[in-house]
Amino acid sequence: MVKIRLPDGKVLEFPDGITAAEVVSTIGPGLARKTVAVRAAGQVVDLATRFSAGEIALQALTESDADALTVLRHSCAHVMAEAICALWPRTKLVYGPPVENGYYYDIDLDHNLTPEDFAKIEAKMQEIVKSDRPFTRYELPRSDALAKLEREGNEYKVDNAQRAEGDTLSFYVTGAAGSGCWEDLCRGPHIPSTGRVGAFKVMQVAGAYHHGDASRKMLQRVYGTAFFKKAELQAHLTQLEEARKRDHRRLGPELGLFTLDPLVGSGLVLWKPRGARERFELEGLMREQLMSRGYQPVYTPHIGRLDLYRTSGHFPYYRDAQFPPLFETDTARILNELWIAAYERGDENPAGPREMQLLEELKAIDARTYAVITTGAASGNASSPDKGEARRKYELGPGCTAHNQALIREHLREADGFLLKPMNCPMHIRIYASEARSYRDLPVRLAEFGTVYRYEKSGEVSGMTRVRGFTQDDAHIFCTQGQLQAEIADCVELTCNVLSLLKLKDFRVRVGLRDDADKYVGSRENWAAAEAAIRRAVQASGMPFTEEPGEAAFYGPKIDFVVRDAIGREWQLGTVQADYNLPERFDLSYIGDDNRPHRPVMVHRAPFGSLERFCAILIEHFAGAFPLWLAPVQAVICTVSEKSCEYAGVVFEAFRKAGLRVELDAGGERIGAKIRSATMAKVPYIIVIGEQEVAGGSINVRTREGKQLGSCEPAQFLAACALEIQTRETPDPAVAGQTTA
RNA sequence: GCCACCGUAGCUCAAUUGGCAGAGCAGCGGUUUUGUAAACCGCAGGUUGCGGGUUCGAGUCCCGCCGGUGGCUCCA
Repeated sequence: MVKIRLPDGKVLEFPDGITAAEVVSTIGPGLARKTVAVRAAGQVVDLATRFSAGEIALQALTESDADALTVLRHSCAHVMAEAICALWPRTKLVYGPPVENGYYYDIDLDHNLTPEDFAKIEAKMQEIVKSDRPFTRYELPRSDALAKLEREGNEYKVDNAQRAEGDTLSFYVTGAAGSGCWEDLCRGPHIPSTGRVGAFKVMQVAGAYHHGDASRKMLQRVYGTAFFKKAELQAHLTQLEEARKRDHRRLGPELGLFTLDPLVGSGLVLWKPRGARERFELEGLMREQLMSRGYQPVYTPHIGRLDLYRTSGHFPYYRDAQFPPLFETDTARILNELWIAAYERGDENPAGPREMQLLEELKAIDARTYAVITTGAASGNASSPDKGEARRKYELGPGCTAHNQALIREHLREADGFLLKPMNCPMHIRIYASEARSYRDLPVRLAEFGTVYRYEKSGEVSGMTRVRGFTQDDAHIFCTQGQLQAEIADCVELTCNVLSLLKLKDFRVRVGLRDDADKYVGSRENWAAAEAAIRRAVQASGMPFTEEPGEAAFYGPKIDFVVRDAIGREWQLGTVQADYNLPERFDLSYIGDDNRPHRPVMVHRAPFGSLERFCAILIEHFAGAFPLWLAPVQAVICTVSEKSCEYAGVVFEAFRKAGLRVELDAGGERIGAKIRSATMAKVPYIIVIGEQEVAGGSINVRTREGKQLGSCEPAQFLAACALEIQTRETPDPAVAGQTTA
């Protein structure tokens, strides 16, 4: 006997070996028709699953269930894989899971699939769906399954099987068992038959490394999506189309906000006047917040000595992601290369050919420095005589990394290279270090809209969300251990404040912690303290968050605010990071109330993150229709005919003097055309001035949403705008979007 | 950086098998003096991303670069 407990609490009894499908039919034929899988004892399983003995909680998953859609998509991945295998029999299948908006299947195939192939694949898939073949599961003992896969000669499936857990492995035949139909190693579950796939589409193909490992073979990842109903697919495609219209890369240039110019360089943003205005207003908002929270503005240069970033650790750690350093002399260039080579060889190894080659180069261009470095002869500069016992020469044996690096840095004091600044923190740290600090001065909060440059990989650069030069709304807080948590909490609050002011609600909070990778610097104790402070601060905020090991910065844990763009990609915006390590690396201190030096702790934080990225997200968030206070152009005055031009000019001047960002359209177009172009430019207020307004000394106001607010006196309008701007009134774009649609 | 795809006027897109580079919008000039999402007429706009090659002939085929897009990898 099997007892089946239904969601409503009812318990039904069945003989052993009853299938889920039979149970569901007992409940009702209508339900049976709509059910594609069941959740039994918390696990989603096939309708063909048999139950025996005990009591099982069972829930039918119908087409409206999110989990059912996932099952469908997984099944559709099989249908697509079969279609591809039928068309290109050389195809080796790798891995085909459902994902958020559909599914993909990784394949290894020498023919590159192109969008033209998609139609062929879809036609074949349609045949498979039409034939309405059942998904039939069978299981083999692990060793038999492995032997079968080895025989079939697909090394990827063998690899999958080896990684799978359990004593038995399951296969799914798209057809009856033993029918010779297409089959795949698969954990399941699946829908009952291919005919249940109501609508599908092959979306795109992209490269993907096997196991995500860049050193392994690049596979083809074919993306598709599937739904139970055609209308749902159509709605999904329409939504994608709408999202593409909101894409900042399309709207930004269209609305004249920014431009990306290959002549200037990939990933380098040119902010045009309208985009710059948006940024200017955001910076204003942030400045107000910072001033009221005790931050002090600072300014630092865009370039700094390489040694600054050797000290911070950014230069060695992120070397590949930085613009190459600039050198005044070849000696400095070669010494820097030697420093890198010493760093890379590590303590275990003796000097390699790279170091020998660099020493030879040094010898050729600067015999004096070469001699000093290789023989340890007096260099004439600061090497202190009391340490003179140790030989001050470049060591070729193992175990000398620190010694060699220190030696080279000493020589680089004469003429070091410069690095385009990849981070603001080292500069802010040197401002902190420029004077003696008392515990009474702490926290010291140094803020700057600091532009940084990072050499992002060519395939990574994208619009304004991933660029090679960007401005952080950066600040660094230097505080005592005891102040740390409150400072982090204030940063979290500040970030939430600005996000909520902008009605940016759709974000998630990620707490990035360290894992066991060796990229992290500093002691375990300090990491534990920093992680505890971060965790407590975010818990205190009451926001939901996820903890993600491996997501920390190399110097400390962090809280990231992550949003999605119009096409569903996630981007980190705001960030708050606790850091015990840079103060140590730069030997920072303050004098405590015990009159002894203490080490401060740092908080790195940027509520917007990058202004480029933040503005990109805002463009998409508002679909280019910015609230009045952010709008590059707040009002356009449109004349009905030449007869009203003079008066319109007077109103225009008055508005401009009042500080409104206003434009005058007194051209020869008709009023309808002027309204259309102002509407498409997403200008919040459109002012119509014709002979009536001239006669009445009034204006007529219309919104970009098409609402006619009627006529009023110019002063009335100005006062209303002033209030709306001053309070930074920000309508929820989700609601605004509905009225414009 | 890797894999794939794409690149025609400022924008959106045409151009049969390799056979005279074209349209709409935007721009400019004129006519119209207009009342809430597109008046009319005209003009101009191009080394088809760049550089090679094949061919009698290349926007179209081949090679190399540059740029963009979608993923992968990375993201202080």
